[in-house]
Amino acid sequence: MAVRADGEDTHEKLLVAATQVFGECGYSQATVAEICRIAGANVAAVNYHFGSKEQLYRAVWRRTFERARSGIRAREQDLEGAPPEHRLAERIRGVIRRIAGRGEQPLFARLLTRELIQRTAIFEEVRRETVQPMHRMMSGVIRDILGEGATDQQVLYAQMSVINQCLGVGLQLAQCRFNAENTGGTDAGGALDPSQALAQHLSDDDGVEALIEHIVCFSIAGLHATRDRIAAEREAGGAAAS
Amino acid sequence: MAVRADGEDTHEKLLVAATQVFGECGYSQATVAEICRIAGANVAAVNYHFGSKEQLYRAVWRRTFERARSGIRAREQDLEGAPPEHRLAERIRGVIRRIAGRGEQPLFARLLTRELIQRTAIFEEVRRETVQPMHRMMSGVIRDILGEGATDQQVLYAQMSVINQCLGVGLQLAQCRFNAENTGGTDAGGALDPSQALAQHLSDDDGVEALIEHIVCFSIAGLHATRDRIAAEREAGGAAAS
DNA sequence: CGGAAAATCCAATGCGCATTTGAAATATGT
DNA sequence: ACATATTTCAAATGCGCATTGGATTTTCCG
Repeated sequence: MAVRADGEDTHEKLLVAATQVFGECGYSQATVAEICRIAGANVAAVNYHFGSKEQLYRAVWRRTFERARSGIRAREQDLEGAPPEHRLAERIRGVIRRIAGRGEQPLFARLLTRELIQRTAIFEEVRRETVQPMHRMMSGVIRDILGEGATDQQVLYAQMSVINQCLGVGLQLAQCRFNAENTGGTDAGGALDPSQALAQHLSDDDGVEALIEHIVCFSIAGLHATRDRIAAEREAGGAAAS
Repeated sequence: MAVRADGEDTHEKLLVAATQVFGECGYSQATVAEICRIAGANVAAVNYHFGSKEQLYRAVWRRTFERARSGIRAREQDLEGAPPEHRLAERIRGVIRRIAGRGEQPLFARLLTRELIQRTAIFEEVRRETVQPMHRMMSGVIRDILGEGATDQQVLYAQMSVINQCLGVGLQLAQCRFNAENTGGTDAGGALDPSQALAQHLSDDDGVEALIEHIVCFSIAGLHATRDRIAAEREAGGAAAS
């Protein structure tokens, strides 16, 4: 008896607020007080609902990632038999649109990049069930483009080239939006700041779409060049061996 | 009278230790106590020599950056009249070798990337005198490759594609080395971890050189494709306008 | 209604860490 | 050797923040 429904409300509100604050400040700099303030809850709420700040972080990871992945899976099935270049392009578009979108979604990229810089012990536990499946999906597409002859090393390097472009963009985008919110428009002396210029270009959807097409074009050309280089090396190596 | 020389020693030792710790942990998570421990100095040393943790951070930035830039300038002059692809390739090689090197140098990349994720107020002050000149140098080369017709936006996007690859690699490299030091070799369950695989490939200089050549090839192909796309668009746009 | 479980709240508690203080030690010029 | 400026040191101060305890309110069900 007495299963109250209002607890679920603040449970959810805390998760939303925590996703925002963890994404903006990182795990260690995020404060429980700030999260609770945004969620409109008492400071003790986090420990009541999740046990600790650490377990709240775990919950945020699982929730945010689950949302990101379900969107990807849906797109994935539409492109079953398409050429790998198409599938990669579609995936890049999806990733960046999600990163560039408003709301909670872009925070996933920040969360992830923070962990790439400095992993928390917590992340190690959730990595296997969250990031790894995405990583393997991407590896498959890259390998299809590079061809059967590519070594694991070559696939990995190529994958990094693509992913780092996407994550880097996500970072800079989040950064310049954060600046835009916290500085009242006319930011003196920032005219030459690349991130200021970037903010201008990415403030509207056209800029984002232009960026997406740039990255798609750049990446596919890079992958094709890599594929050709591998083939050339292989041929030279085979000729030398025979 | 009484200008003691031993103060300079610990001053320098503190800077070295601080570069390491700030690079590994970030500004806010780095502790003064840890820096002093590594420097073999008393906890009060930081405040005595630099006034505060914040000012120590400033000093670290200036020192680290100055070292990085002097190396770049030297290379730059050797390539005065070379084609921009050569100059870019040389610069990428320099950046990644520096990032992949041992010692203090790779920490610059981590310091920088941390600031890209979340700028400290301190960084805004040193940005102008440190990062901006490097950024403009790179812009020039990219513009030379893309051709006169490229807009500022297109140059900026292309530059991000190249830089993000380099910085991303630096992060992952630093990360997996950090892991290698803190885990005693046999890391159970890490066989499928991409960063573990990466660590293996990058543990020797051959792996690093292979990575460098990959990024050079990938980037230049990407830039050429971008250049061609710009030309095609321009032609289509010009034809439609005339 | 009434009572019990669930959830919220406020006021501690305790810890980690930057910074300060004032005393002790050490180098340097005369 | 001495006096003085400089540097080191150990202990203390103070602050921010996660976590807890216990009182209080709110919701739900018989």
